[in-house]
Amino acid sequence: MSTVPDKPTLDGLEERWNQVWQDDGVYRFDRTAERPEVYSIDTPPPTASGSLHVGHVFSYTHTDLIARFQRMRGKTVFYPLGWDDNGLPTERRVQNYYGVRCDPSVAYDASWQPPAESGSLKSGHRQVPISRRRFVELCHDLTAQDEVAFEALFLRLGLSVDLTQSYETIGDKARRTAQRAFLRSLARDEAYAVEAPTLWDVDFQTAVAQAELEDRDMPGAYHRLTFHGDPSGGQADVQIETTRPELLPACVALVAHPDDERYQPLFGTTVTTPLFGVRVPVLAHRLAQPDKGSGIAMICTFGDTTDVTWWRELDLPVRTVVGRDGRFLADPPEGVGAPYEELAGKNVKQAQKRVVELLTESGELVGEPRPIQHPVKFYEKGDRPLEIVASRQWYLRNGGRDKALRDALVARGGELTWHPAFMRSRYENWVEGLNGDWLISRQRYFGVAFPLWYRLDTAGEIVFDDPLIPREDELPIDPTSQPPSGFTEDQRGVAGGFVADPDVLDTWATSSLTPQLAGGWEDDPDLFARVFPYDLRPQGHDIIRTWLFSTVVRSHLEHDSVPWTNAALSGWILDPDRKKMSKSKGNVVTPMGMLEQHGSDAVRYWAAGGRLGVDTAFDEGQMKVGRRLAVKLLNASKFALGFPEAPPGPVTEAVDRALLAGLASVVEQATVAFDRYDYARALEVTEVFFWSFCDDYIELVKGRAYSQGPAADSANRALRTTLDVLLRLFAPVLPFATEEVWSWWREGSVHAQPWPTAEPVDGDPDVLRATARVLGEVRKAKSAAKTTQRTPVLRLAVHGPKALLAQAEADLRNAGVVIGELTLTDGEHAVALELGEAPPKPS
RNA sequence: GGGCGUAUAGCUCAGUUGGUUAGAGCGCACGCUUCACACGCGUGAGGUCACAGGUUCGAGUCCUGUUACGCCCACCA
Repeated sequence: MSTVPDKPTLDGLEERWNQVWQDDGVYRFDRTAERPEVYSIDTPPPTASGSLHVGHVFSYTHTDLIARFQRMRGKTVFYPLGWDDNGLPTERRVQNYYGVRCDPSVAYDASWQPPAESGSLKSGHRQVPISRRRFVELCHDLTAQDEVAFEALFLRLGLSVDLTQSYETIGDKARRTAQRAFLRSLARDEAYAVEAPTLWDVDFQTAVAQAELEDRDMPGAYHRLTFHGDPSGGQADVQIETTRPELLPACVALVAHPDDERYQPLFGTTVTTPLFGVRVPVLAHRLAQPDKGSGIAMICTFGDTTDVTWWRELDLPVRTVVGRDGRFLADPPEGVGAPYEELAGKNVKQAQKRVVELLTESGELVGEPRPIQHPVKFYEKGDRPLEIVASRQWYLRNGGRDKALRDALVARGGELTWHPAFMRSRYENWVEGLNGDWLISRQRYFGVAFPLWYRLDTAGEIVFDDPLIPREDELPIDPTSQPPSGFTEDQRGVAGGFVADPDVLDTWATSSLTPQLAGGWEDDPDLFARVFPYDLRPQGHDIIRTWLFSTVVRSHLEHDSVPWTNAALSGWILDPDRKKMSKSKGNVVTPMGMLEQHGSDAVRYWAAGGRLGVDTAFDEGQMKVGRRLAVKLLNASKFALGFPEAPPGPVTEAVDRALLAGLASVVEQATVAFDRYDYARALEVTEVFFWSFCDDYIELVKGRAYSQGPAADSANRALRTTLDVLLRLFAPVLPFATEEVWSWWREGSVHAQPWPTAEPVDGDPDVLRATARVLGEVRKAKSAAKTTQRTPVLRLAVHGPKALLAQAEADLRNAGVVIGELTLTDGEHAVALELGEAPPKPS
């Protein structure tokens, strides 16, 4: 316990109290607690891609508000901090930061060091090829740096995380967990591999999943092309429209709607493609839209996902022209004509340009291309449109091909309590719209490897049907550097030997296991039993389809359970133009700078005003208000504690009891709101009460509090009781200011105190309300007379609730500086007064 | 095209199950060095609750429709 400072300040509170909290382990999880006493949080591991933005501060504060409330409610809070250091963002950041790229053909060189000037590479600078192993090491190095910065920010913000429960998504533990979960799904036939057309990013050169797609509106053009009818049969030419004329050599058929009378005569016949002279069938399919283009489309392998559907359902051959690097293959598909060689090696854009030139020369392009804007599928992190290439990939069943499973997963969503409730429909929307299983393999380097090898037959061909699978106790394994049991390393890649599965798991295939990772699934069953299923998953609503859904999938498959009982979805930060705050703008205001400028409590106050699910404006004004509140709390506390503590005894005065009755009501409302995860409402009712406490109650009782005797003691007790409760009510939002004040007069940490309870008080809040109203009228009169509030009132006549006001007469007289007659009369609220001379200004 | 959400003061937002004259903060205006606080205090001005119907004694609140904005989803030739 220390004393009340003469000049309280917020400066330096963050560092001081963080140190104490860490030293004392205030937020340490008590792992002797049984499940019912635990409140466990499946925290979002931030992507350690180096960029922190105000959105992190916003949503992580929301989680912390809930964590602190639950802790004060008596729960042992399991609040780990995770790091998502897995995946493409890390790879890309390493490439840009160090100016390198991973080239698996390069030999490992442990002594290779990145250029000294790293981090400031000009665009166009050539990236140095380095070995996969060195590349992965750099990924670890850089994420370690980033994690230091994140941790510093989160502590500064006042998150009550338990740093002893940290986890990551790429270390041995994470790899073991992810590989184990995969192998179990494999054993249950939930995971399977298949060769199929797959959405493919040509820059990252990896397959991507449905959940990672986004549409972007892109310029394009309809090209009208002439397909030639069979001259021997006397058929006319057919015109189709396409936005991708470069895929003409990949054309395998034309398709029109079965009811389309214009094309019915052609069904079953063949036509010849322009330029390349390939005979393709004309077929009917219900997905062809008569009102689109000319009503008849060309099917290519593969221009879009509709092509894939047609190709599959109409049982068509494959003519592949676009390679995995996004360039046209060197050799044309069988039967494709000579002009193809002009396309070989070109990228899609270049090929399109050339094909259009050739079509123009041959006269097979009808009219000018018609420019349009149309949606094009992109990988959400990608820069060029996705292509579709056939490849062998691993999938995890997620209901995309199985109605029963899909229904079961929708039902899991119904088991969750969503905050806000309407977010549930986004989940259902997504699950019900799935059109395929979850593609979990990625052709990348930095990630969790598939724990599999394949045999090579005597001819050296890979036998995919019967993968070599490690035992769980061997995990984690790196199949690219470890041989399967029963083999030796020198059998790698030789006939009769083995090869590793070269792929890594989708980053979501690891992130979807955060409950298992943080809770020590299988590694620490005792811990897992105390935290799983979790109480809360906080996250952004933009990743319902990815993180939230995939976590539900894994938990359903592995544990036959929901992973948590509550899902809290934070909104986004909007810049003042009401747009989602852009990265560039977000980086202008750095989170740390923001915390330093306004103070952590102030920033938390702003965040606490943003209700769950509601997009919220970035508003420095609110931070200033928050800072004002924190400062006010320090000063009001200094006042309340400025008198020697009265001996224990009753609160006798009506105004004081009115205050305590109002306080009890506030406690009840705040508790109800917090229990509903409505921290903003809890803050609001507390704040309104606090300002009235300062502006009305303190002003009213000030004179009495300075005096001596039973009435003074009553005020003293009321002040201290109210302060004690207010500090606890504010503690989740303003952890630093409340802890500071708590330390002036109480033992221990305010954050380890029980949440206040609304004990019944024999008092009438209307006494305070009515009195404050009269006091306001007096102030108004003085303000209108443009005189100081110290100006005495010679006579004051009050109409109002006399019985109530009479109980506060002395305080009213004192606070209003009424030196003459004071009369109270029942009736409509009205005040008449006569002002005296303004006192001389103090020198 | 389908789903979800939002629309209240210049700005940011409250408004619980329909109930007097719609609230707060910021900003603005006018004052006040009042002994907790100038990182302060007081007072005030400011609203056709997006629009049009409907239910009701009574609608910001419920119903229907419309508009605008945002987000999610959709087979994108």
